Amino acid sequence: MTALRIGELARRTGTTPRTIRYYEELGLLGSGDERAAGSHRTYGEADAERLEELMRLRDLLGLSLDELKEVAEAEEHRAVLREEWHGGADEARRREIAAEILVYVERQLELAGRRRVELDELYDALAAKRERLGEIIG
Amino acid sequence: MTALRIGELARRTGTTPRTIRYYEELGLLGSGDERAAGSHRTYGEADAERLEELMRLRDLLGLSLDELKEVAEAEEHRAVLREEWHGGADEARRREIAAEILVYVERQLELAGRRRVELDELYDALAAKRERLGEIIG
DNA sequence: TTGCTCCTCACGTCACGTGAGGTGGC
DNA sequence: TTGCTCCTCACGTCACGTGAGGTGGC
Repeated sequence: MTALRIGELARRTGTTPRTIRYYEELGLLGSGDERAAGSHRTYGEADAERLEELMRLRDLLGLSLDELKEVAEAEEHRAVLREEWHGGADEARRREIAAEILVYVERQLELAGRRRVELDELYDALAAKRERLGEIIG
Repeated sequence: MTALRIGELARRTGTTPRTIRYYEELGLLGSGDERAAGSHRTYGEADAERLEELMRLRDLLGLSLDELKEVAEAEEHRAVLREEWHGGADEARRREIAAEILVYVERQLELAGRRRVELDELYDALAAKRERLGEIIG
């Protein structure tokens, strides 16, 4: 079992322990395992992936932590779905929850699409600028 | 002449008067024209473009306002260059300043390149997710 | 036992948001 | 003259940074 401590998790995901504790405080991460007051936090691979996903949405799409909270809650909703799934949820219920998550995915896709266009334009503008500066320098 | 007031500039660039005043306070924008204490700020097309550029670098590349300050100072350096240029700067001087700006442009290009890759990956992952959800819904 | 990393307050900082109270131009 | 937008403090907020002082596991 790969039990990570907070410093190791921070190093792997390129953030800080402070940020991880703050995200826990906001209910975005961990805290699932009850923990004796004052004892060390531990994390698994799933936590690392979740944290990276949160940071991607934060940095690349510019989502606030409040918006990430909504997304996280939808994801938890999906985790509940998985339980129901294996427990034998009916078709109607599956579609219901899938439709709910689809709303967030489409919202994020639109944001990502717009950002991608803007970033491509910026990249091209910078490349052209480099070209011109290169010609001056010779 | 198109003299914009702060509210109009904010509306056009998709930000707020508060942000524009803050950027001026940090020396990122305007304040070039001296202004009687308490009188209205005015802006031109050039200011609008500069503000949009600053916001692009902030949002798309994730630069801090301190980093934007450095970039802005390099740009001002280039503005000085333009004066010298028309005033007949010599080749060596032109190359010198161009080389200085090139450093920032290359740094930004590398950042933009990395971000573009990450954003493409995120976009593809979201698109695949939408696909799967669509199949469940039918 | 000695470091190292961890813990919990709690104040500081960056990038603004948001009134409070007042003045200026179509 | 009446609105509307502007002005300057100045305190509030979001997302953490940064010590202060203390405890816990290889």
